[in-house]
Amino acid sequence: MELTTHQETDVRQNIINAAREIFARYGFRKTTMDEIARAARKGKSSLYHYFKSKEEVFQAVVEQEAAEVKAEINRAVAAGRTPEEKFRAYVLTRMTALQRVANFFRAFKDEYLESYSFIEQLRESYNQYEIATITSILREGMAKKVFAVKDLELTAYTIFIAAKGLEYSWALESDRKKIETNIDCMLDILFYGLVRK
Amino acid sequence: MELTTHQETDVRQNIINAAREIFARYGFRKTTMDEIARAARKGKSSLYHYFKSKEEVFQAVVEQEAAEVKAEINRAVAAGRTPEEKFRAYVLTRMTALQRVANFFRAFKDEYLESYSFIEQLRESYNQYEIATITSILREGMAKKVFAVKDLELTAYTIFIAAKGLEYSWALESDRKKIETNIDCMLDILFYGLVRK
DNA sequence: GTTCGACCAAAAAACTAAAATGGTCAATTG
DNA sequence: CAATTGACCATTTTAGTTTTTTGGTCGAAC
Repeated sequence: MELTTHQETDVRQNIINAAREIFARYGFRKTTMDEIARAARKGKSSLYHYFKSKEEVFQAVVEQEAAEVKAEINRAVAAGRTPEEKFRAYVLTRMTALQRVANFFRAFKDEYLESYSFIEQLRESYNQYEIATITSILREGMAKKVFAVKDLELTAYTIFIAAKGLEYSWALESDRKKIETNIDCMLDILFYGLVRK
Repeated sequence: MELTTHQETDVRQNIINAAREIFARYGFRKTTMDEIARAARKGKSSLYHYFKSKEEVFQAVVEQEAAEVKAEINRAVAAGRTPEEKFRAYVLTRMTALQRVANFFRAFKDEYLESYSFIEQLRESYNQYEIATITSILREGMAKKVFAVKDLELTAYTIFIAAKGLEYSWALESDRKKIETNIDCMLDILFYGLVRK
């Protein structure tokens, strides 16, 4: 009854696994379909039975990776009891997970500028997930009368933008202790503001 | 008694003006000393009487531009009456000034990755100025019992990092009204926090 | 003190030929 | 029919070479 056999998903997954390693090491451009095929112990032509193109292989790799990061973040956020805890879990998990992934795919630093349109789309889709996550935390905080937010969408968007800025700056910093201190400082401002009560 | 004559500073300034236009249009790498010289109605060799190297010409251009931006920001901040007003003035002026400069030097988007070490130094020096400005506003807010901040340095640094993130995201957005709305939303969070009082 | 033409080593651009690569397809296998 | 692959091709990338341009120097001239 299923459209894809066990065999087929198996081989597909095998190709994705092989591709992930090679993409991670060499980036998108320098990775060849032949290399992936060899690593997956298949002929190059066989790859085209499972994927339309090189882009599609890459897309599958990234989507799988993104799904794992999302799951990790969702788990951490769900474990938080209060909205404040959820927020802290979100920021911290997001930061470390993204750093881990970025480190794994470090080859992509070199071709950061050669932004392919399909990568841009993947990024945009991930951004939407992030904003949705923040919005959801904020909404719960509102419902529990912990947060007071005027414009939910705008606030979520603003926090998202700021978080992206932090990501860039902390990508270099490897001292985990320092990062946590910074995050706590930021969360303190975020929760309670600068103005004296 | 002066080391440099009026004549000399005149020619120097003339070269800087010519160089600014060309650097702005073509970026650092694609600008040649010969072009600059022609624009300044001088022989190429003459430039080396006033500047040691191409880098030094560029440095002079950037330093002058940075001085103007700093002056503009300082003026706007000084005009603010309360610490809140000063902060708003700082963020808004900084954002628009930097956007204007970035737009003028749009050719540099292409060679953004080819980060020359001397550009990195200029950037670092400007960052120090920014952190100092934020720190000064925060300190005044503390003195006036308007702001309550635990760690001045860390808070200033965190705000600075977040501001950089915003800069990147808003560089594309040209709708001034939208930017102001965003800034006000961010300042609202910054001042009063998310947590209900 | 200024200006600049002649000059040079080094870097960049232009050009070319050879190799590699993404993708197709018909044939083969099980 | 699902899966696999070797032969093949148009296009791109790479490597190697030559030519041009460029940043910078120097000494002469004003």
